[in-house]
Amino acid sequence: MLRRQGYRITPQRVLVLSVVAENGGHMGVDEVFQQAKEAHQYMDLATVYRTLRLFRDAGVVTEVEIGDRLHYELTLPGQLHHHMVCRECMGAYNLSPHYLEEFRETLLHEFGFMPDIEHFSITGTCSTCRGEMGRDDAQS
Amino acid sequence: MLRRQGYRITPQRVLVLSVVAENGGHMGVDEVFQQAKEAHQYMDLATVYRTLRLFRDAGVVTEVEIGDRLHYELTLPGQLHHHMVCRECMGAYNLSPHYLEEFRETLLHEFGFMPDIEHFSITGTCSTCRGEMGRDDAQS
DNA sequence: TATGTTATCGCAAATACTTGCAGGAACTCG
DNA sequence: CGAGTTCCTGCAAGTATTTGCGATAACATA
Repeated sequence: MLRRQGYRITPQRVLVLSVVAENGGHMGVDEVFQQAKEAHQYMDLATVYRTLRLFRDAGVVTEVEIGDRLHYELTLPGQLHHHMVCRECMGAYNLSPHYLEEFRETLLHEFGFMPDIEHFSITGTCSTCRGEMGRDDAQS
Repeated sequence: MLRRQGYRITPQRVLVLSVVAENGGHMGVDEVFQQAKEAHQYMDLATVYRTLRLFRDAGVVTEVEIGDRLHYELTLPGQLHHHMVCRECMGAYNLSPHYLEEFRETLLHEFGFMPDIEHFSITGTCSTCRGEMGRDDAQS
């Protein structure tokens, strides 16, 4: 699949991909790096960054910004989703694309602006943290 | 106004605020730093970062992420707006809060998730760039 | 206005991520 | 299978932003 897009297959790429694939959820870059390093001692952090970005461009993984760190997860076709990231607990909740369709349509028709929904995520406060914290939001 | 929230008024803060206020639109941090430095030679970049973040927390300025850089603009009550940021030209277009109301309501009621709409911005491709570029999106 | 308290500042170091470069590896073609 | 081309990698340096720390300035109180 990568080869078809003109990319070369290297041990580092295979390794990074397998780490992300085996993990299941989304992983921080350093997390990927640590696990990859165990298998291939000369793994470089810059290579991990480059590889993950390449995978993202190739559609193999999805990039999620959690807090201000980049995380990656395997792209599973048929299970596309966006993320709601809680700024209190840094938890990431999946959000079905369905909820964005309408918004996307509006921006496209009203402004000709094509939102990059592939990488969409929205920050806020999750229900758990809203319950625990001094709820300073007081929904009208 | 800042004093009422328990913050101290320092020359640096006055300076940063006046730079942002006089400029009108949103400014990059370094841009603010350069202009502030002209008036107060010992201005430190870290102070500018800290001051702008403090202003953001105090509600005096609004933070906008353009590309991967932070920009700030004066918060004008009654002119609240979000941003659509074009990933091609890095242009930032204003978006009325009206367009987000429905989406916000949905997330709140369906998931109890309170989106942080104060700092909302969405990336994508603006109409100009979509026209110019090889439009690889082919809206269905 | 003098004095104490503590927020704030400037500096330098740290963090997360990116980039330039030169050697080496992957793929291509014969 | 061997040689050439070009992509990738590791290393080190660079960028944007944050943070620890000791010195100083802002504000409150007297």
